[in-house]
Amino acid sequence: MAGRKRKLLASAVTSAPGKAVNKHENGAAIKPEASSAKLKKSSQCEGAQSAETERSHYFIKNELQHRQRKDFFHLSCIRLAKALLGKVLVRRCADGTELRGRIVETEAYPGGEDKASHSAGGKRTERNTAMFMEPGTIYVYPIYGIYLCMNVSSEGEGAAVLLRSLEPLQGQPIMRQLRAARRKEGARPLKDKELCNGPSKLCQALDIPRCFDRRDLAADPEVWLERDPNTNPAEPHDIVSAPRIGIESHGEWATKPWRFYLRGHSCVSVVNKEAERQSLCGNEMRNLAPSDVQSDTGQHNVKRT
DNA sequence: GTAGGGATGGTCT
DNA sequence: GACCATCCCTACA
Repeated sequence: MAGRKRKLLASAVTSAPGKAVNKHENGAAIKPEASSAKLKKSSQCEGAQSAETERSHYFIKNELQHRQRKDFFHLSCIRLAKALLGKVLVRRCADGTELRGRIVETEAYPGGEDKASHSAGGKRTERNTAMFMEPGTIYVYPIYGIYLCMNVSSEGEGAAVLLRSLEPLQGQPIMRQLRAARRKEGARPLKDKELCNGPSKLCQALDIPRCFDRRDLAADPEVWLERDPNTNPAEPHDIVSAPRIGIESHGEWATKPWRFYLRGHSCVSVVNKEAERQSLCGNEMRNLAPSDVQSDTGQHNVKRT
């Protein structure tokens, strides 16, 4: 910690007066030029909106019939993690602009014995209260000081699903602008697939602030989930289950295959080729004997006779 | 494209 | 004071 504080002091000293950072509304530091860009956001949103008017009308017209209601979230953690794949996360900005992204990667954190869960051992704190609330409750928490992650609570005490990656569907220019606010000036422009391919990236791109914590995803006017009318629900053989990311220090729990993603999708944050090979093998087996593989824990328990 | 290293500050013990 | 469900940049193949 002392070493880190020295770094902080050094960076503060080397920062030119004009380089003072501001605070983004989600608590993240942003550069002044990015801040001014943010101020221009509403007018740019209007431009983007007019360019997408036809599509937005389509979405608005279909919102009521496609929005996922409360009962959708009443699933076990692992089932919800899989069910969320292919669904569309919608963020309505203050000016009415809607940002949309299809969920392509999730992680299940069932709580209880799972030591990698914030709610491990039934531990309940001010931070993780949302994990113990009604299924469908949003859990937003800060990580590494400057980033946010978004989860959705499920059935089960202290259980939640982390949203890891989205495929941008609508509002990419605004997403790119929001993401650019945290990057170096002059950095190469982000490709569409790079806008939301990480848990904190998607929070930045969809402008998900910390204050969304404990909101109801089934009833909130600013953020909700939709069924994608243009695609069929993800088929089981399209889903890869792999160990979760960033929890290597949690022993056996780090090996649980509770990360789920759509096979071959370019927006997935980390591809696990070994898990893909194994799940492909498992699915081939399932075609022969469906009951032999893929338990509710997401593990592909191929019977070896 | 990918691996490695640095940066960041809230949360918990 | 240690840990952390991450990200970005740079260097290199």
